[in-house]
Amino acid sequence: MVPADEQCDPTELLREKGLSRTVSRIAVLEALIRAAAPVAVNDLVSEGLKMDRVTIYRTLNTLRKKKLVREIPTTSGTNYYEIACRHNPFHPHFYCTSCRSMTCLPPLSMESVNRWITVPEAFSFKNLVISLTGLCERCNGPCSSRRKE
Amino acid sequence: MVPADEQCDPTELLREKGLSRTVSRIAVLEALIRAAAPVAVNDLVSEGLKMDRVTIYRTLNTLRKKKLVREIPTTSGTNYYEIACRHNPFHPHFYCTSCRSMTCLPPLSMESVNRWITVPEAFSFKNLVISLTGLCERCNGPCSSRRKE
DNA sequence: GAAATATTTGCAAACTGATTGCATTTATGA
DNA sequence: TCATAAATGCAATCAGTTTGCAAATATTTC
Repeated sequence: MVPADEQCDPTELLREKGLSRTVSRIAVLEALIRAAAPVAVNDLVSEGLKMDRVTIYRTLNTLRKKKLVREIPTTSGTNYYEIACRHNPFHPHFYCTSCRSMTCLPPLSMESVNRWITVPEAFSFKNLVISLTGLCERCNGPCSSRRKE
Repeated sequence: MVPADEQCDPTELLREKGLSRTVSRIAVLEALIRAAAPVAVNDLVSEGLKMDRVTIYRTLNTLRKKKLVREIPTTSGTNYYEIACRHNPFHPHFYCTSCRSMTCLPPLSMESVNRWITVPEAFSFKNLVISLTGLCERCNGPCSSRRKE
């Protein structure tokens, strides 16, 4: 997701947000920076993060509250997470309902978004999610045995 | 959601899609047409739908596959459903993370959406979801004891 | 109209993702 | 160094959703 030559530094990100630099937080941030697209907690575990799942959930929640990660819901019930540093601007995602992978789509400027979407005055806006679903390149191909509708 | 004077007719909708007109399907469609915003399965149950939860899930799934209902995910893990007849065009939603209610935002023309969001050629696009989260009017008010961050 | 077949439903159980309680460890501060 | 707070792991729990299967209902065929 974030090009190697302009990565956000986990230590620096945590410092900016006033969070202590624990092993777990740094590990999670590094994994997200490394990832090419949003990942689920299961992905982080199978990718080799040695900490407990619960710690991953708790870590992601604190990072989310501090706006260091974005949380993307899916109809499958699994949430996906991606790094939200300034080198990874807001963008829509494509969720493949067959292989359950997420793909990042080209970024969208917030000005253009605001031009189309209006939040009522009295509401307090926190986050925006734009998700497309369907079949990804692989699963849509002729040689694929699709798993889900 | 759908103004009373231009409602879609459940029986007609089912016929158009080649689905048999079972009691459950009609009841679910009627409930969704009646609803002012997307509802969760729990809402349908407590609203008085007498059928089993499982039947509601199964019914919603067949309706979704036939594009008669839209499924909207939330980070809480609960999916919400709304009627997708032509009198209820596509629109973003606001999800209140405190009271967990959904509000419909003004509709968005698909042309304007397509102008901003591009799906890669090889992908097969099925659905679009645009969700905003935060606190709704009530929960954002000064007299509210907020429940969630 | 009756028998054969397919579809739909309800109930119980299972499954999955996520959260909570609590004791233990680790960090932070006086 | 002691006291306090924060973070972690483990077990248990919870919530939403799905699955298996038998009973009920609808549909088709003769």
